[in-house]
Amino acid sequence: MARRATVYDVAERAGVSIATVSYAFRQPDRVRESTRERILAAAQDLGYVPNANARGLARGKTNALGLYSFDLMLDAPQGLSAGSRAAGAGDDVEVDLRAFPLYVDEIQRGFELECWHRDQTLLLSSGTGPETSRVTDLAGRVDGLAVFPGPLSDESLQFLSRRLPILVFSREPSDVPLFHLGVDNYAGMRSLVDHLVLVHHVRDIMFVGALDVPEYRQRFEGYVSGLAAHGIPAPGRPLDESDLGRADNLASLREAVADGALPRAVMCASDQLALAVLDLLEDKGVRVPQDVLVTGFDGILAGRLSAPTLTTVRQPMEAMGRFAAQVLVDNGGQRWTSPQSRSFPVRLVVRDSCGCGRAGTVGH
Amino acid sequence: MARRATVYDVAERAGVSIATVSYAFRQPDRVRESTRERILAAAQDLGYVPNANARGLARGKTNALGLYSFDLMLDAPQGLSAGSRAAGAGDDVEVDLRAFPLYVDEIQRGFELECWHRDQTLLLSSGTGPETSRVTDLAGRVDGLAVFPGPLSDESLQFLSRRLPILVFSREPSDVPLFHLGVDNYAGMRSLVDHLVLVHHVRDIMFVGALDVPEYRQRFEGYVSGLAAHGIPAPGRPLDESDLGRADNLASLREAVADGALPRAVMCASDQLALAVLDLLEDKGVRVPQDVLVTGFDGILAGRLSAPTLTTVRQPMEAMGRFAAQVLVDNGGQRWTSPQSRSFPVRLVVRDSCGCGRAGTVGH
DNA sequence: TTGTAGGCGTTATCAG
DNA sequence: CTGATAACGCCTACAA
Repeated sequence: MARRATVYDVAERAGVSIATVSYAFRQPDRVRESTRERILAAAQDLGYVPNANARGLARGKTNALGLYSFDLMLDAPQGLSAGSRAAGAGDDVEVDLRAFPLYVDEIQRGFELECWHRDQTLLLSSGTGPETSRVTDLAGRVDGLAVFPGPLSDESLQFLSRRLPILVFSREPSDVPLFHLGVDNYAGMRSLVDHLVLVHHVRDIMFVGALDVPEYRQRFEGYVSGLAAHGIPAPGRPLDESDLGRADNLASLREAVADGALPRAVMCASDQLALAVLDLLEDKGVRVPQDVLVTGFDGILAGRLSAPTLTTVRQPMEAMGRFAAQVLVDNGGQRWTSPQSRSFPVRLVVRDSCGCGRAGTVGH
Repeated sequence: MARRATVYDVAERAGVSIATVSYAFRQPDRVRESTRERILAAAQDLGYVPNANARGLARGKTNALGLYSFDLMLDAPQGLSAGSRAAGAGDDVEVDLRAFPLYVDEIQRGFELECWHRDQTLLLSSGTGPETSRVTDLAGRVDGLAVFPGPLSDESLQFLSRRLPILVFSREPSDVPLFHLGVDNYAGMRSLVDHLVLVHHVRDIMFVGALDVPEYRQRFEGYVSGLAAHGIPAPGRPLDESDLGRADNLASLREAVADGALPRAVMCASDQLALAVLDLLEDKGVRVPQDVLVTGFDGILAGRLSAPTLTTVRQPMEAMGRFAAQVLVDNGGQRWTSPQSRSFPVRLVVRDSCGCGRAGTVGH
């Protein structure tokens, strides 16, 4: 079977040089019309498709952006991967809310949209741990890279940032020349606390979430200072430091339930965590919001559909995804020389899990 | 700011030739340990990240697969794109079921999973119409390409198939050397018809869907032959030939409603169409399933959450996505010389919209 | 074990 | 308007 057609083949068939073939495609009006037509015809006959990688090599830019994320489901056993996310499980299985677009997905959607508008090819890749081979591969193919930090070490990102512009979602500013794109976790959490305290007159509030995730730590700090602002002594540590995907999932919380040591309200570091908490409480026969109030953070879709619906703080995820792609494109492959950052505002979304019944949105 | 580090830089710093640098990365044990360490150290110091595109050029394969799909929302106005898919709209807006993973998304998920397992980078791109520039660009970057045919012309696909292996989802076999991956639309539709006729004793059944979509046409044919098998005269044409995203959306159906000319049952060419039909009927005050039965096709998640839940035929979407990536990888960049095809089985999923109440799954 | 050199498919510079 | 020709960054026989 014939080799793939290249500029050489087209040039030969059209009786011109390879340079002219290239021009015919990239700068059409620099070529005489008759010549151009001859070339295009030859290309058509030969089934010529330009090799975009060679092009990238020659031009020094690929016109592509990468998005690297984490996906705990990747190496999960069949059933989990299929059932949890894509609803592949049997129809008799209860619908798992986590099958809906998650935080990452909503940002990704925005990223995709912007790539489309800016005519960038999108390369997707993901990993499950701190291993670095996949993200490095990605970095070697694109002009700019957006990353959900997760388990990736700072060193890894720093290393890659020497090669191309890198934007990280949701990470606290550092001295590494990355673009840090996040939200005001602190203010978001405080608005939630204010709501619980002022509207629901609750003062016995605990936090659930791991502190080794920078975002979560900021939220914890917002929680602490929020309580303080109301003269409430703040617990020095979360009630439970679980994070999704960990083995000891919500063990401490489970214990608190067993001991009848639940606070009046539980503020979770993320919506996904909050949904897990709702599941757990329901499972234990604890009623939300009657027995305990629960809040989340992020504003993912699933929180609108849970029972009860989830009071939370919403991040403008699609806008953030778009912004990320924009920044990367605008930077045209040039890495940053100093750390950049941008914070998006969040807004309080009051639903049922805090005891508000069918209330509307409260601006903030 | 310094240029990106290349093999040359690393070689110089380590005092070796570029070949040795390459070996150190690709065939480590072909290089003496001390040399290798020196090279790796130099690479580390310089922030060297291999250029995967150059690599692909040199090796003749990129280790990447492409997935091209359609996305009507891409060029939709802001609000639509955000609201309909990513739930970016205000919280007071009713949740749009179409915000959940669609047919395409569920297949994509499978494709992603398999890419991950086979260590392939995934390139994503999409378009809104028959324009060919984006898919061509994609084709110029990868070793294999999976495509949702949609508005792409046969000629376009045929052309691209001269360069690399191409797999199309859901398209009827042709004489073009593509891999056709689909499901047994015919049998699926017949099982639905059988259910309506034998279980619900309905004989006045109409079809809704465009016939210029090959998949839909096959489903229509299954519908016709299904009726015939029960001695029911089959209408020569659908009640409505709308397809999603068209201007005249469901105009004929709307008319039928106005004229009181609705049949006892409406079989839709796809779940998404069926959901639109449910919306329309509800809007007009027509009750489902009391006044009219409705069925879909595909088995997307949203059909489990609609009111009423949707009776349909489910395709093994994730499995199909995985299979697609497998086939493409296994073919190692070699295009097919003759048309290939593979059909996946479907299964009847009985829910409420056909009048079955809270029934379980009926195997088939 | 390591170096030399040619090639992968395009683009871009510089003549003509 | 068109043609040589040198990059682009890496891989890989083939030699040494």
